[in-house]
Amino acid sequence: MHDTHHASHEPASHRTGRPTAAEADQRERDILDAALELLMEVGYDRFSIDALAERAHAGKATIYRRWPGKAALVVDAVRRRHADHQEPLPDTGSLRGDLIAAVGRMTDALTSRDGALLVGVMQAMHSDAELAEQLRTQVFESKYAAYQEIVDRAVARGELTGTGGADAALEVMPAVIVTRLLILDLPADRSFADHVVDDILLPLLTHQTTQEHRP
Amino acid sequence: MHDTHHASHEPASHRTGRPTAAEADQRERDILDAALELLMEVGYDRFSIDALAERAHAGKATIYRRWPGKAALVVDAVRRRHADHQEPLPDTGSLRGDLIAAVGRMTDALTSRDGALLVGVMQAMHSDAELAEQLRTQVFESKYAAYQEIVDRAVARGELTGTGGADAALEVMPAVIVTRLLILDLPADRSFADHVVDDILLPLLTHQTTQEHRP
Amino acid sequence: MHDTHHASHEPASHRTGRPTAAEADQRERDILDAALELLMEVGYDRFSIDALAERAHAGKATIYRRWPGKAALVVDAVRRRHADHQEPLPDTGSLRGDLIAAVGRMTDALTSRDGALLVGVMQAMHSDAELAEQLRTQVFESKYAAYQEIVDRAVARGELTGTGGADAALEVMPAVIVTRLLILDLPADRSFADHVVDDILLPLLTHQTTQEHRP
Amino acid sequence: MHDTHHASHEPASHRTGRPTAAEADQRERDILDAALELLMEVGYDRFSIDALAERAHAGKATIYRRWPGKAALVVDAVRRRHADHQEPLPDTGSLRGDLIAAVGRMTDALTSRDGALLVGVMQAMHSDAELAEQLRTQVFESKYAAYQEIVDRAVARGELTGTGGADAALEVMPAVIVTRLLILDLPADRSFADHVVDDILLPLLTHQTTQEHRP
DNA sequence: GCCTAAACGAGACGGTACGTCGGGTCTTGAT
DNA sequence: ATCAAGACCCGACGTACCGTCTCGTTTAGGC
Repeated sequence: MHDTHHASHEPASHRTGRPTAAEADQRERDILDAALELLMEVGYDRFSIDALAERAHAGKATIYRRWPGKAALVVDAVRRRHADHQEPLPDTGSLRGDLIAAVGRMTDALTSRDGALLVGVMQAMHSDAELAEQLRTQVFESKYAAYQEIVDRAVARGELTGTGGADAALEVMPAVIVTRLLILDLPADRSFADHVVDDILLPLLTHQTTQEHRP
Repeated sequence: MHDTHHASHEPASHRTGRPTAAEADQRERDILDAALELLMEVGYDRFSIDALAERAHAGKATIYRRWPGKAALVVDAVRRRHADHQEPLPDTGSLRGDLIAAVGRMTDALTSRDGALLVGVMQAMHSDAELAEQLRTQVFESKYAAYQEIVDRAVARGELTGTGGADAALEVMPAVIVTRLLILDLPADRSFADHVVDDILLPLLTHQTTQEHRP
Repeated sequence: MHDTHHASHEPASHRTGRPTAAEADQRERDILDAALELLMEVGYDRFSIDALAERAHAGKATIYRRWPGKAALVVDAVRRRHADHQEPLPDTGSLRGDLIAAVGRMTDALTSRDGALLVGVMQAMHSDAELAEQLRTQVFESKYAAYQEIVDRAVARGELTGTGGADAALEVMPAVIVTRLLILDLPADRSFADHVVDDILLPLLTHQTTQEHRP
Repeated sequence: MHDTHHASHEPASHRTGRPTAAEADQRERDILDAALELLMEVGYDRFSIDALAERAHAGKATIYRRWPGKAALVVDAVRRRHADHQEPLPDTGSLRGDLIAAVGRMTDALTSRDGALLVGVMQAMHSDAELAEQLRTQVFESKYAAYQEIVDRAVARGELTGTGGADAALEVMPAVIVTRLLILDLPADRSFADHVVDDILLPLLTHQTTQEHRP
């Protein structure tokens, strides 16, 4: 039996009723923003739909009406967050400068206040294959285009004669960064960026493909 | 009271009483084996202490007496599993062969039936810093020695003139493998091993450190 | 994910663990007592398992382990309460006095602090047929024996020559009382008891069964 | 946009727009009819406004515009149903026949397909005092006039010399019927009607008020 | 013949309570 | 002394209704 009679002591602004498409979008965005906040404060594990509902002044049903569960919600939140930060990488004038900027951009994106978010997202990815694909496409691969541009600029400048190692470099860059943050749990500061660029990326990009080692 | 169930379908061995040290060790190993099984079947999320207790015919108290919680238990299980597979890498006679064997060994180790185990371990790592350190030391870094040996052998053979890129290569190898399995969720087969060795590791190892690109 | 770590700030007395039969009974009684308290405070409708769990310092699982739902719990609580109040009716020396005492006892039993309890129990009865039967047997019919004794005493005293109307009187008494309290929502005070006894029960009991009205 | 669904499977009548007073009345009646149907199918507890809205092809707002809540709606539904069945009791030619007809009429009215309706109404009564009063007045007391007429006819026939027990009989009749149906959950068939009339009502009506039992 | 106003269906909203499940603690009785 | 068994408290889960509100549509009746 649910004979709930609750006096509406709301601060007057917060409409319900059938929303316009724009309003529905806004509600969704508000909830995702609250989710990101909460996620950064407590991490994925202690993140609960109940807590999110309270913080976002939302009913749990409203949340479950839009997302099938915690995993999808978190992936969506992160996906949308990264979609918002899609400024092109600046042209620093040199390949090395561009690469360091790119590494910095990526580490910043992955270290937004809390590393737990990252592991959480990864766990969420494995809870739903489709969402994982979306996340990979919209977050990771969207970055690849920017990095490809860096290589193109370097070729134009004459810093690179061939793009032989470009693919390898683009594959390795996120790998070493993610591994450092996730597995090794070490900071990704400027000196690390220098190290990645000088000891890994540039060697790969400038490597002469005379593979005399093959049998 | 009820003398039914004479025919016990138990696997015949299950004594209690004060155990010897060897028996205690065996009990621990049994539980960890059951944990690994369960982990591979259902993944970290749906892995529950209750389910483990039932499967291992153990009381929950017995489990909590040995491990402080789910995270530590899972880390311990994985740690011990990898400790069991510590055979030295074979000398294939060539650097490239050694590297491919190493990559294969690592992918095998990380693809033990279910990728969910991997993410689970990573999440467990972030739940307890000390356990994470243990895991890094005993699982990851224990592999490093083997890889270092590969480089040494190559130098001895004359395949490498310097060990300039060795550190970078050792850093990159686990990174690209883990990233492929964890983030990209792609299979790590033989052609991938070839790709890693030929396009990434060998270039890094044989790179002439004439860093004319630095400003 | 449930990484709950809660500091036990209990006031030191409240053991868990596998209980003895006596302890289990006590736990059950404690919960039922809390349920009755809560029931009388807020009525059946606003009675919630959540609130009961909090008040009884019990987990919801503990409650659901013992009762299949709110209805059964409430019926059980009321059943046990009435089982506790099984003192025999006093011999007042006259049939009329005995009857007035009996009516008073019944109204008291049905007006224990809150009428909402009554309707609640009735609603609960209709949610589970078996529980309804138990309630009828243990609460209502247990009273019948006491009323039968009143009639027997009156026959012994010579106040009644036959027990012709006894069954009818025993059937009518609870009916008029329950109807007054439940349907008419009127108080059942002393003057009502007088009315029931003088205008209904005694006429039925003393009626000469010369039913010349039958065709 | 989409001109699919040409063949509407609606029952052909469903206009919106500003309704006439007659149309508004009809809408109300339709909703109450659907409510009664639903009530008899699932009982008061599982009766939900959402389900009613769907079944009656009505918006929830339309329902809440007319009734303040579930309790009032249900009471109204039952009240209106009984208002529809207000035919005078037939004169069977004898007091006993009239009484049996009256008892039959009452049991029929209270056993409309499902007993759950009855308890539901009672619970609804306790949720709103004013509605309870209306229900008592319009459903129960409206019957009283009919029963009073039976007594008058009996006096006119000479079957009754006085109306001493008339009030008591009128009080007892609904009580025993309601109790049998509600509390004891027993059927109220013809033999029960005989029993009520012969063993309870007639004794009370024909009782000589020589109350020698009083002290 | 427009135009305003009322009532409608639909359904999203903030909430409360539901019944289930897992985490980690603790105790009993048997071994 | 140690075990399995399992009850315990806590709290998150996802679902169902509650009663409120707003949409966009449709018609009636005053202009």
